[in-house]
Amino acid sequence: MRNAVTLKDVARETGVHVSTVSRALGPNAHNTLTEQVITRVRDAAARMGYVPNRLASGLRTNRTMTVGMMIPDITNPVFPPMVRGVESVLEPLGYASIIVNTDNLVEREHRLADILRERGVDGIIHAAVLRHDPRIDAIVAQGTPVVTANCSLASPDIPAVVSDDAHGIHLMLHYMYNLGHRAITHIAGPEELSSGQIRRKAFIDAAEGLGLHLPDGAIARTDRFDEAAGHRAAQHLVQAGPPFTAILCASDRLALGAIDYLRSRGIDCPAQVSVSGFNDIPMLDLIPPRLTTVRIQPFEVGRVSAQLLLQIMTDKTAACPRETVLPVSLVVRDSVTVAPDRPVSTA
Amino acid sequence: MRNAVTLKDVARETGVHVSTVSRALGPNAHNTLTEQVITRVRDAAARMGYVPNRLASGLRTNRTMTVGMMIPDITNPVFPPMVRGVESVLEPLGYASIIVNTDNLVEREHRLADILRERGVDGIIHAAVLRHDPRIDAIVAQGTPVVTANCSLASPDIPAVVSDDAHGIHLMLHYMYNLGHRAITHIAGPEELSSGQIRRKAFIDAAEGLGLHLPDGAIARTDRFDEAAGHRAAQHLVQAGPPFTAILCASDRLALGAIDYLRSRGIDCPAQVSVSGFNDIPMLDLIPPRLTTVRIQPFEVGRVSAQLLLQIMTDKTAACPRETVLPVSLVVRDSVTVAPDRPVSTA
DNA sequence: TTGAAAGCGCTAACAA
DNA sequence: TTGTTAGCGCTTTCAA
Repeated sequence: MRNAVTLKDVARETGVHVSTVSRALGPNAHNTLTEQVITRVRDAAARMGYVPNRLASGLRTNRTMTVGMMIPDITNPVFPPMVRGVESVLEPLGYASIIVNTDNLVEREHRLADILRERGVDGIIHAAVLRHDPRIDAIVAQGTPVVTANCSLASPDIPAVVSDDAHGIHLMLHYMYNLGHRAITHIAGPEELSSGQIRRKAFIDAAEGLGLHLPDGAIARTDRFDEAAGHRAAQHLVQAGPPFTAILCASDRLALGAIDYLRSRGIDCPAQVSVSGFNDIPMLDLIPPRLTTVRIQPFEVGRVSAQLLLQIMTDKTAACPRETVLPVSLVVRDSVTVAPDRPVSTA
Repeated sequence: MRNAVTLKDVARETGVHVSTVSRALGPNAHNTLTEQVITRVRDAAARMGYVPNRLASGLRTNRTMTVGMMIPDITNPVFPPMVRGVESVLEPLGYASIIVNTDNLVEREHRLADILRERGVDGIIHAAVLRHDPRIDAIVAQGTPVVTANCSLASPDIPAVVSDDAHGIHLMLHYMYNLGHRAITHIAGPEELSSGQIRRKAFIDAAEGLGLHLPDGAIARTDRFDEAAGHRAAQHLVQAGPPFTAILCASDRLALGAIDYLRSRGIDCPAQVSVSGFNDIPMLDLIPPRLTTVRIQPFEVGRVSAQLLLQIMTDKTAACPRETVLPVSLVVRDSVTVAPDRPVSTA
């Protein structure tokens, strides 16, 4: 922005007033200006390489044409497609996105929320919410539209776009059940993330619906959605849990970690224990045993979130669905198969 | 930014002038203000939830504390770590990053460059350059610092942070040679990307250095760095190329695609043909045959680029290395093995 | 040590 | 249909 061309420069060049230039360059120039002036100004602007200064216009109008996106970690393969989904609707309209990674750390989240506030973002797509988050409530109260993507807040009034986690778990558990599994365990994600909590509850509900008994220790909780946590949880299940023939995992990476642990113990998946994932991250079909999982649509989650946000940003009074649920589907591959005769147990 | 607290509000609350508040909140308040005033103002600001308006300060100072990052596609697993590397140095200093995906499309790149310019970013980290790009030269000429990451421009004067591609290719070719391979082919990346071009040239140089003859058709070019392109290129090599015992690929995804084609033709990797990758993207060690590849350090590339950019942004006169080359290393896994007796050939 | 005042580039009443 | 004017929130020179 050193020696940028400003409205004033274009005005001087064309011999009209700055405000006339401003109008001529605006979208509804034709309501108020001569065709002749419009073309003259626009030509000059183009020729001179004029680029509007959004800082200045934003300061004046309170619209920065910039949105914030808070995600846990762009390194997690679920999020890049979401980012592109958001971009697919916002970018053609001239919006830019500031992306921040919270690492699911509250302090970081607060700092980053301020970074976004300082820049006066027109709205925030929040894919990293902890279930309870007063800071976000404050931002909303302050007037900035927020949509949560891939997760939802405990507090209502904030639109959420989520995948049908409960249905995904339901599908998977029934699939396992129909293959003869009766002793099914669960590796759950972090409880402070809505996906972790919802998937765990859905597992319990679906098990109940099938009349399946869940003994103590059938559910192993984790503090992260990654391979290491899956590894530890599987170890815990094998060493301290009930006998089982299948593990339904709350995410693909948990499943990968679990399978890795089982292999290290000489337990074969799927011959001895079936293991399922959730999300269907890329390349999964290349890794043996090819993971049977639940496919979510991260790009769609991003796209729909952005559309919703756009709607609220454009017309704050617009009614907006509290929760938009996107469908999921069962992806049958190799890691879940018919139940073996004897479960794996501690003994 | 609806009802945000401003300097004026804090001034009214504390009974001092706005400029005093501005000074009290600034970094070198102690040079000029009473300790008493400083604490009184800072307390009030904190209590009232004051957040500085960067639009206003940026308009005034020409510093937005925001940088732009142009990458081809965040969905490509090489880039998320790079983004985090950049973030690791810039975010603690209060910078935000606007990330845009060019998809290697010139028109998109121009549009997105404007999106960044409009927002007055203090600098740009460009990881998506085509070799020749007048638009970028224009941005640099205009006074915005630019650093290219993971790629370099044909035009000089713009600092580049790159991996030691040539050495990586060299390492891999020698490794293959030492395993007895003499008929080695290459699947090259897009020529308009520096990594594609450099790796291809390095292959030719290294082959020459070993006294290896490269017959016509030993190098298959692609237009993208993805599996589909690798698949097609391998097909071309098998159907129209010279006999060979190994394929050195310019990227992991090209290699994955190539192996997939070979498998479809009943050609086993590595028993019949050795195949190598480049980059060492995540999860590669889980996919059989585990790819022997060259590891680059995307996080480091991002980190160093950001440090360089910071340096130029802070002091434009600072001398800055034209090219920073980061080391690579050979990752030996299973996809490259001793050369078989007879090469794969068209017949 | 603090206050006053100007101005960054833009938009939007209001006037003409 | 075009020009004038004020002001968004902040920094910074100048004056006191």
